[in-house]
Amino acid sequence: MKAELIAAARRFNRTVTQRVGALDDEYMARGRPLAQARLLWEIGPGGAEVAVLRARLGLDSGYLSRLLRTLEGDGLVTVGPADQVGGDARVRAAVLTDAGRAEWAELDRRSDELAWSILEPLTEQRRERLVAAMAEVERLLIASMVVIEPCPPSDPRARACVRAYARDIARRFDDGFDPALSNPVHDEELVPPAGVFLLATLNAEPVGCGAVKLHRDAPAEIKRVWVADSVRGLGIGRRMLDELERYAAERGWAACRLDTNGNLTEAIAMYRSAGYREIEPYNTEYYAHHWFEKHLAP
Amino acid sequence: MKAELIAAARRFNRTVTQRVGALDDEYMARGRPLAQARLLWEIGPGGAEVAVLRARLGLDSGYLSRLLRTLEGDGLVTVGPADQVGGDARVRAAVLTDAGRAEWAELDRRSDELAWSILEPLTEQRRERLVAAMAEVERLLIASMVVIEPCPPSDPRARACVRAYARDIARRFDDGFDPALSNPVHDEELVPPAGVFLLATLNAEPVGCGAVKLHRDAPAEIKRVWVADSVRGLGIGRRMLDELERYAAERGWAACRLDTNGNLTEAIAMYRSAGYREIEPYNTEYYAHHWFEKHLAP
DNA sequence: TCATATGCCTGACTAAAGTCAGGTATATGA
DNA sequence: TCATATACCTGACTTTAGTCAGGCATATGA
Repeated sequence: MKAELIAAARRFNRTVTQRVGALDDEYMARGRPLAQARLLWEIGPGGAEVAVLRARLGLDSGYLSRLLRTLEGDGLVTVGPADQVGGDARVRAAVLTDAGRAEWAELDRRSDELAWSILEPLTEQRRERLVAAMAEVERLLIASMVVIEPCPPSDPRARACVRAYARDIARRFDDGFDPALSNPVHDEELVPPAGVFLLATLNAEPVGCGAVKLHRDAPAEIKRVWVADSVRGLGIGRRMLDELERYAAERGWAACRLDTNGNLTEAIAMYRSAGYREIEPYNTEYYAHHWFEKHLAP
Repeated sequence: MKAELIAAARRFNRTVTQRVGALDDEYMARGRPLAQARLLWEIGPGGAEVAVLRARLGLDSGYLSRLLRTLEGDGLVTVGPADQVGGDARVRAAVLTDAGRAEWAELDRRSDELAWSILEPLTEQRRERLVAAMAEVERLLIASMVVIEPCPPSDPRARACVRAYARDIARRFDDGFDPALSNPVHDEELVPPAGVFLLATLNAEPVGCGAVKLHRDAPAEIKRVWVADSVRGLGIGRRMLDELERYAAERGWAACRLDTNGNLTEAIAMYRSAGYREIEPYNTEYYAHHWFEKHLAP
């Protein structure tokens, strides 16, 4: 069974990434070296900071610099100080010139053309089936590309997730969310050995989080499970929950508990389907309506 | 609508070919230059003729030769005369040494590993959805990669298709197929301006054919529509039919006719759905049970 | 049997991709 | 304010990829 799944995924990889990928590169290149074309594309009509380009394209700093000089030499790009809010004068940004914008538009047009050349030979029915299957593959691949790892709660990406989490629940709770009324969670409680904060990332971008407090002489407590809208419905929340439970179980805890607000119906459904059973309140959390517990397999 | 389809295909291309493709290459390379790794892989445990490798990998003859020398130098491959039936002493074949076979097995193992690393993070349900969607995408992409082009009927690829066609119908007809009993079709009739032979190819491999005779003062006549098993169910037969009709219509013919055997039920269904109507016999073909005609839009 | 084509090879070359060691200007924390 | 880090840059380099012309041995059709 597993072997069959693997074989199918390999066939897919071979057909799609090799053949379609090669086509893609050829269309993009337009006589120009591929690296230059990709860079031009990535800068885009809105421009981009050099560091961002480096990260997105995974290039060596020197190499990228040289590529930018070449595009500048061809009059397609200008590189200047990035006018960002903070105002770090070391940071520089690349911006397309008029000629560069024209070139970018041409790449965009050709990308459309390539996509259409794939769909065009098919009947309308098959086109729609293909696009639907492509969307499914894409979503599920994205799901599988999400990485869940421990992260200090003080990390800016962790902070961003917790802020997004607070915003989300403020929107969903009947009476908003005032952190002062809620039981506080301190960073130290989410740092080993007291507990852990897990961050879910997609291509290094934070897209979810979750934490567990390992209370002495009490069940572990799950906190702050949150998943970004962009990756909802892909099972990331469930994976996060599993990872948190695993963390607690591996360290000897026999049960996990959590509290939740009655408005978070999908979350409650997820907890139930993950094996959580409703219990009597074990704390006095102002915003909680339900308390759950799950016994962990040893 | 079209724009939406294109946008979806582009998102797919970006996510899949770029990210998964890059992963794929990295896994395959193993410190070795990618071209060498790919070549080693393509030679495979059974060995391969040099010309076949050149065609499959799309490499320059000199470049391939050099790559083979490098692999030979590393003790992974030996290149010698190909022991083929015909015995063309110019043809040479590459064979893996024991070390090469070990390396190949390692690549195979890593390919499995990579495929599994994509599936592993998902729940079993999502894994199966992903694999199903991958298979659908793959099949439909293959369908869209099939190219239909005119080809002289004397071309070896055309001959191979016609032979496969004869084998197929011999298997399906109640009383086999004896070409001597069937109305003959001569090459000259399938060469412009008397008619045309169209060949369907997938990555330069022949996978289907079809022909049309442009009779003077009579409807055009469709002959030898055949599609290889490997690409059946992808609408290639229907596309072939469309192309043949278009060829006739563009040259002024107002109708197409064809005859067919009663056992070829899918073909008959296709003709009907393509707008063909059954007519009285217009010839004395020994193997024909049904005769069809379609009026072409001008 | 001889001109021509084919399959594979080598040598000589170029372009593209990528790496590494500094260097300069700016930011940042003690 | 000073050591250290960061963002980007330049110069010098290597490796990989790919092309082209020509050569040798073998096949093939007239």
